[in-house]
Amino acid sequence: MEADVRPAPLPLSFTDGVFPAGCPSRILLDHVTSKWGVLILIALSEGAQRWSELRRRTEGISEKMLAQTLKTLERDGLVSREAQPVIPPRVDYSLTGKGYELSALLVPLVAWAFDNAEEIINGKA
Amino acid sequence: MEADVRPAPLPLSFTDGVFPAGCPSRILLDHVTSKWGVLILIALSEGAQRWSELRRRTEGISEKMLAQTLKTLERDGLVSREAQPVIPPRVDYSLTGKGYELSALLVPLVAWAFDNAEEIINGKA
DNA sequence: CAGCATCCACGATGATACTG
DNA sequence: CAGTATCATCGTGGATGCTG
Repeated sequence: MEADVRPAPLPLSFTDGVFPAGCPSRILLDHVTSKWGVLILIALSEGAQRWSELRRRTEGISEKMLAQTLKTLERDGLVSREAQPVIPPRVDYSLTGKGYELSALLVPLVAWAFDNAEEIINGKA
Repeated sequence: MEADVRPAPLPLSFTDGVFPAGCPSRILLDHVTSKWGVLILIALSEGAQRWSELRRRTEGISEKMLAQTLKTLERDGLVSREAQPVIPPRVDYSLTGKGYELSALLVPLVAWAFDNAEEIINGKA
């Protein structure tokens, strides 16, 4: 009874191996699709946010993981960090141009997951 | 010198926490964005394939991970498994309707990663 | 060919405490 | 507030060997 529609193959030209193991794409993909990476990128797609704001919104993340994930994304040039030399400290994070491009692709995916999760993970009602 | 363009916020309505921890979306997202999940889904987006074919194309995957990932995706109703009672055994995997929907969103993301990986991960030439 | 069962290692992640 | 340092652990994932 499973739906099994399989329209025309998608246009893809890089899928032959699916990628070479250890190629840059794999690394980038791992950063981006990491457990917390997706969530942070999505959160930031709504605009710049402070550390504490991100921590609160990304429910369940530890400080360590937040710091680590942000650093990775920053090194990848997807997120930009802006620290203000005030006391108490204030640091804002935002998407770079690249990060924004990426989030534009990530958002529909996450939205789909959000819409279908209930049915898929729980009852198939 | 980093590009720092930040156009209008993307339309998103579910991002307030970013999701509740432990909600179905998180689980589904973890399955889909898992290290091998993405790659398998992408590989299958080009059409049904046999176990051995998937194993070969998804370079670097172990049998254990292939089996495990396929099972998860099958339980989630994204991949369908068709075993033929012949000797030697032949099993084909393909995307379900849901799986195809998903892969349609995944492909642009992966393509983007593929196109930008070199620059992002390696030299920023 | 297409798996499953086991054992094992290490890295990812969490909890806690401390600091500029 | 925005982190960093340290430690304990938990699970992911690899290697191997066996089977229908």
